[in-house]
Amino acid sequence: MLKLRRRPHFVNVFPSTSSVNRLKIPVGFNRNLEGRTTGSVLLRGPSGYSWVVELVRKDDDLFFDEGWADFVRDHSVECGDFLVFRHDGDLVFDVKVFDQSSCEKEAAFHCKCSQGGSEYDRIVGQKRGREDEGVSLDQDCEGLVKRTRESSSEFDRDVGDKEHCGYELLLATKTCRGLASCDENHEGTILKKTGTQDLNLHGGGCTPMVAEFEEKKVAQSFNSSFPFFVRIMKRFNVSGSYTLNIPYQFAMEHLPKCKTEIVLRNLKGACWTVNSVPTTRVHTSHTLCGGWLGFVRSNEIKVGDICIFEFVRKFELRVHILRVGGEDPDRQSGKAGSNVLINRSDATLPKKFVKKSSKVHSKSMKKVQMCDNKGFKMLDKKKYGNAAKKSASVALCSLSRSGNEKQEAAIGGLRMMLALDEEKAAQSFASGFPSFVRIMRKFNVGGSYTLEVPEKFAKNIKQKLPATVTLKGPSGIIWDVGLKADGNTLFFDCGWKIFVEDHSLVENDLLIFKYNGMSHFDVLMFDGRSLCEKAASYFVRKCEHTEYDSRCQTKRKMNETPVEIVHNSSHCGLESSPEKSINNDIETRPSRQPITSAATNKKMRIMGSSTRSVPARKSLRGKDLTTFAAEVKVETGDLEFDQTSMDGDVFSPRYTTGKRPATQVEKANVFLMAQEALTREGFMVVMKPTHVARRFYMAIPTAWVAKHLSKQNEDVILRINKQTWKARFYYHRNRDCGGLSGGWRNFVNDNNLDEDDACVFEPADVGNKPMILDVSIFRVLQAPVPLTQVHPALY
DNA sequence: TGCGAAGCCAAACGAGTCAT
DNA sequence: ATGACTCGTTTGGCTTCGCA
Repeated sequence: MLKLRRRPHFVNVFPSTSSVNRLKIPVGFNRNLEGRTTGSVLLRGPSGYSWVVELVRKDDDLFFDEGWADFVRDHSVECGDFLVFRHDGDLVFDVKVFDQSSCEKEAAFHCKCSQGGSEYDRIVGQKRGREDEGVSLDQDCEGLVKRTRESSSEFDRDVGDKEHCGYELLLATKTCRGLASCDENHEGTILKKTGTQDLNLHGGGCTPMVAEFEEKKVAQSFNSSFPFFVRIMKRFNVSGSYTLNIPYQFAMEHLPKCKTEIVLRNLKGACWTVNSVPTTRVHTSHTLCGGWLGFVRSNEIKVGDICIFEFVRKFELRVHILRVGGEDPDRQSGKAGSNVLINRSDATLPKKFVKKSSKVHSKSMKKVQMCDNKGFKMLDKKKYGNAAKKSASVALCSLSRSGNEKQEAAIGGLRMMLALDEEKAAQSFASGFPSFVRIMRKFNVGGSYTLEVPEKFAKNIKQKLPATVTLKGPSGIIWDVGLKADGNTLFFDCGWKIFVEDHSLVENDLLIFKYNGMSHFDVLMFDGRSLCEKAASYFVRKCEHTEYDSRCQTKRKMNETPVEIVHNSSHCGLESSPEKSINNDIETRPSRQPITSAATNKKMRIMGSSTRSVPARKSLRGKDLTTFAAEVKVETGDLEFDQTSMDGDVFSPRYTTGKRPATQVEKANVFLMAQEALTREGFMVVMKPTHVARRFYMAIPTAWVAKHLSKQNEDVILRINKQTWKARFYYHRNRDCGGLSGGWRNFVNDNNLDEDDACVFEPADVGNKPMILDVSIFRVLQAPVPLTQVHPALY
């Protein structure tokens, strides 16, 4: 079974605690070394050459020892240089070298390995398999202002080979320009998925959470003028039932409410026709079935591969396939033209299928042509720009599992999710585009809040930079930052402060800015003390700042960037599933969309994730809300939205917990703690928005209901220590499931339960009625904070 | 009478099963 | 082997109830 690859980084300011002959690995990084404390390490430099270095342990510290001096000498590493190490596993590291100008060290790209002899061959020979399957940091497609890396033969060779690269290869890069060169309609970027990552996240052992995470990430990084949705291939997609569910939202918008044939066109131009069958009683949701298998096989789609379906015209979807599962160089390189692909695929297919496929395709193409002739208008770019975002948002779907399987899967999912984030970090760093590095100084993270772009770096690209650039943090969220020129020096100015605050950057933190050529920087962040990546930076949410940087004259307009995917809250209610946007832990961009209602047009303020709606409840009635354990907080946010609340609490007072958003790590910890506290008799629930706000309904696992509760409505007593709350268990007879409703709200509010908190419910006195459930709360953010009411005028 | 909370139906969708 | 259909869970939203 394939295994998830983690690519954690650490950074070293040379010389820090190490000497020229030995380099200490940050203590915090040791856990990423797969338990290895000795052995030979392979350091792969920017030149593509590798150095063998001995890993030694002294006391509790690990060092790069013998051979390190060679690396230092060959790279002309000097005092004040920065080295960034990416662990690709099996003690193989990719190393980037930055000089004192904060830019990548030119010499490092041209240096050769002075090591030689049998030891090198032995070690490299052992590791060759892995290395070969790995991708150098510089192996991306050439796109634009890229550093010259003549000596990086590996890279050049690849590029040369891939000159005719099909879309798939280009999609595997992060350059928009690369895409544009192949398809003018395509301006999008997409997450790099190297063929080396033996990710098998989805389906084959992957949890829905991880798949959801990944789908969303892909959706975020993909941009298209057409509507699209993202699907990660699960086992049932490529075997078993051989079907693929089309997101409801997408089906509603673009597919008829009847069985239809859809043409799937891969990026090489080859087409397949599949049946799309409405699967719900009201025929609104579609499933791809007949013919889908043919597409899967012809395109050698594997479990874990990521498919992006672009609605390029009526009844036609262009499919981008990102290979994540099993690798085949030919597949990925795109060297094979469409004909080759078809022929090869055909050879592997039953004749029956091949015949059917081509036949149906021909038929469908006629249909498509007919549609065109009838005046089917090309999609309105503006319209579908939004639609695309909608579609992206609907790529996320709820997970559903049952009982222990669900819990086990969720644990696995959380663990994998953490690993996945590191994978993301690795990917985000894996670029051949110019980078620079900056250690945060006082004025960078306070005072004037400016950051100087290294002159050497600025000299190369400033002509291409507009007044505003975008910074994409490890979380995938984008910040607009102004660029101010002062002579030959460029500064991040307006907006930088917000970026700093949102990432809680402090003095001595180290940031790597990777320019991708589109006025856009990917930023990696390292903790100044541990020199390891700032884990929290991956889970940052953009704050709804109550005050904008006063120097900024304008706020960023919504939908301004083509890269971002906004989870449009206008999907809430009538059009979509608000919870799916709000709920999602990995939402990358706070919704700032104007929201209109078919029913009402109340001015509402969209709160951050730590805000929840607490409609006045019985226990509050008669009380002055301002006395409710907290002073009234009047939010002075500056963004107003027309929002429709479809949940009936438009006029409800809204409260903010004042808590910061929880990080994924914290959520995982809470989950694991709760899991450990859980006994066979109990059940555990991680609070979702609908549990602790809005609907205040908590479903109880069906298996547990069947075992412990009668199939009827009944009261349940929730108990913490000696304090009790009465809640109502509602049983859905026709659906044989149920959950807590009446009274549950009081429990939630009285205990300040928040989203992502985990509750363990253990039955006391089994058999007695009403059932008493002892509840243990595991808070994702410690120290419950009393709710703070938000001024009604502002939401 | 108006509004919020409670109650509950049914849509949506992932995933598995079963018929062909 | 294939593909249509069904099931289980989550969640949106409508209706009813009760209080001020």
